[in-house]
Amino acid sequence: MAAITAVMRTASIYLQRADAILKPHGLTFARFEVLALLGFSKRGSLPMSQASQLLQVHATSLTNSVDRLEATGLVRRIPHPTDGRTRLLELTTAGQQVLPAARDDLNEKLFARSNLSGTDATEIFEILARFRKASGDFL
Amino acid sequence: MAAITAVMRTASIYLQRADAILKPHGLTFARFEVLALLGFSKRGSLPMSQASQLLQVHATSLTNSVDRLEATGLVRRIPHPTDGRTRLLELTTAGQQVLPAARDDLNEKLFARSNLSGTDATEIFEILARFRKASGDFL
DNA sequence: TCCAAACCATAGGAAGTCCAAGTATATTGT
DNA sequence: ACAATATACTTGGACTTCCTATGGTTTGGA
Repeated sequence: MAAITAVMRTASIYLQRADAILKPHGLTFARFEVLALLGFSKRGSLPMSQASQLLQVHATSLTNSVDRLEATGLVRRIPHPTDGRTRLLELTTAGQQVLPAARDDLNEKLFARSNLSGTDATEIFEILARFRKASGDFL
Repeated sequence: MAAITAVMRTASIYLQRADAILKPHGLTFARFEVLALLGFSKRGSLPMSQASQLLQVHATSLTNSVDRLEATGLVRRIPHPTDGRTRLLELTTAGQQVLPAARDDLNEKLFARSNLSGTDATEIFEILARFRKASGDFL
């Protein structure tokens, strides 16, 4: 019980910090995650459905984030060549510029100063990985 | 980095489960926390300001939760006897009935089946307690 | 004393999450 | 071939969180 509370508090602290760091880049953590995912994908484009699965977020939440990313010109929705239902997400050139800057900033200010020792971090990761696996949250 | 992501995912899984469990009781996790806090306080009433500090949540978020709790008749706002600025929160009799039922249900369905072994839970709690202390999140 | 600074709570607005429904497109079975 | 089913995404609504700003109350210093 105390452990669950601690996890929730910690998550909210990290989220607030991440949002504060990303604000000057015109991003929130949720939108950063979308950008980062697109940056990872080798083809450079992903269907909404796949992106929402990988981010472990509801399709509607992703629609929301993408609406805002599209409004600020960082990503683009393009039609799928063969399936009329799906849209592909793609970074714009603006998005390609913003992403590395935001990522570096986040790495430097959040991850490097996370107040977690290396062993603590691996410890936590392993325990929570077990938990998530047992909960069906595929990694 | 992976550790931070794991913490966030885990928190969101727990939050969803807690909300699902509390739904039949007409509660969300945020509102349950308010009720639980009032149940703990020995005098049975707390100023908004103090409650928001203890819950580590913004005053405006608490106002929101309390609005809904008051609308469903589980808590009451009463004036402070000597300080005209502050309002005291108090459980209604309905609130006093709902709280133990919700708490038992949550204990049984969430905490007991948390997919965390006892040692894992204490391990996590201790690591995160160190982190929160270092981050100024007083326990 | 009394005016300014501090404090308490609330209102309004932006963002995120989810769920339940709806629309459009594919796929499948008869 | 055509109706039934399934999939992909969006819309609308409920809820939480935060921030900024505002209206009342204390309280403390000139």
